[in-house]
Amino acid sequence: MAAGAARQRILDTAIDLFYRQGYRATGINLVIAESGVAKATLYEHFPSKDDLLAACVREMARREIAEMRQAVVPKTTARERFFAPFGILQPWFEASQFRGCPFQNIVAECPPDDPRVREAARQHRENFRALLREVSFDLLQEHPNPRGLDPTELADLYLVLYEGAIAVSVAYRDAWPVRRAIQTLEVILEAD
Amino acid sequence: MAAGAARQRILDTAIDLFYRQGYRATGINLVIAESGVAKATLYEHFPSKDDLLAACVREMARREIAEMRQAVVPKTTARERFFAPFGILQPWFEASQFRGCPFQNIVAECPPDDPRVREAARQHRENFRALLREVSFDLLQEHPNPRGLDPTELADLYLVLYEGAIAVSVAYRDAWPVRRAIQTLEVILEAD
DNA sequence: GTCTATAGCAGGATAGAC
DNA sequence: GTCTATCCTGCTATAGAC
Repeated sequence: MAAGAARQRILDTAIDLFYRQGYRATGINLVIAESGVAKATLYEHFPSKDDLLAACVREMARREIAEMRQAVVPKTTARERFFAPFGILQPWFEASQFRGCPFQNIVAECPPDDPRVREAARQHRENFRALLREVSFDLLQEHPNPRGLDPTELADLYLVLYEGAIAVSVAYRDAWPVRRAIQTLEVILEAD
Repeated sequence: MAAGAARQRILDTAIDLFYRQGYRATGINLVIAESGVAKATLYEHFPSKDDLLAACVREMARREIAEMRQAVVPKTTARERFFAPFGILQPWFEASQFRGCPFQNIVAECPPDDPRVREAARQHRENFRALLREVSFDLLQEHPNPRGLDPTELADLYLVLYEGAIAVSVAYRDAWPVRRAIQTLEVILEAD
């Protein structure tokens, strides 16, 4: 096996299992079995299960912000870029069977809280918020809105609607909250 | 101890511990120690830890919808009733140290999912949605809004904003998302 | 690096004395 | 009903042979 490949396989497997089954419900032995590495190899890369979790959360954050930017950048108009983040929700819901936001789930399960997990989750949400500020700024510059909503306010409202859409979609196992969130943003933005 | 008192003590303790520490992270022995009952007594009332969890979720749903109605009913104007549900968030955040929605947290932790837990959570959310429809209906009757938003749409949007406000407040350990959600509803409702 | 064995511990659940 | 002792299982983590 190539150098570093074992580490990647472990991370991929753990991210998948921790998300689908939960962190505490997933035994380290299952991670070992599914990733096909030896127990000693895993403990060489990650001295403890908590260390593995921390590495997983960081890797998840790295991937998700990359995916988000990839969805936004190619779009041509400011309006398309603005609504692009919603585009990744539908396919993700279907693929994940509505398991919800991985970061929220992980944080919910770690109350004495390894600070590394909380910090990675916080960092990721800040990155997302920054991206929302960018698309909000661009959109408001092109189409100034009569209510005088500034980009920061719009981005924060966006974030609330986005996270709410995820949470309620999980509860109902249906994507109608996403459509409702998008519709709300449209109403807020429409000139009056 | 009075009949049924032991059961209540166990439920109170378990609800508290499961919420603060998580379900899997909380040992049954801790529930026993904290509630001050004997192990046999607990297993008499709740044959397994999963049974105890199911009972907890049902009890939590019962209490929360009661609290919600209690916040809504005394208000005099339709507008006050409409915004009343947000009133319980701030004190709750402070008391719970932003641990988030109990139902979401529990569901996130139970992936093979005891159907009882999912069902109780679903039921509770339906009850909340029904309450939101009531206050939305009343408000729109008093102040018809020019966009022709119907009560069901308004209630669904409300739900998305409400859950989003909780989720983001947890992430930031601050209640600004609640204010943002309220402000959004005000904008949506304002005549134009 | 892999495989196997095992230490060490905690949790869920049961049984028996009172 | 309470209290204590205990079984069993599964987990994290380590050690040793190869």
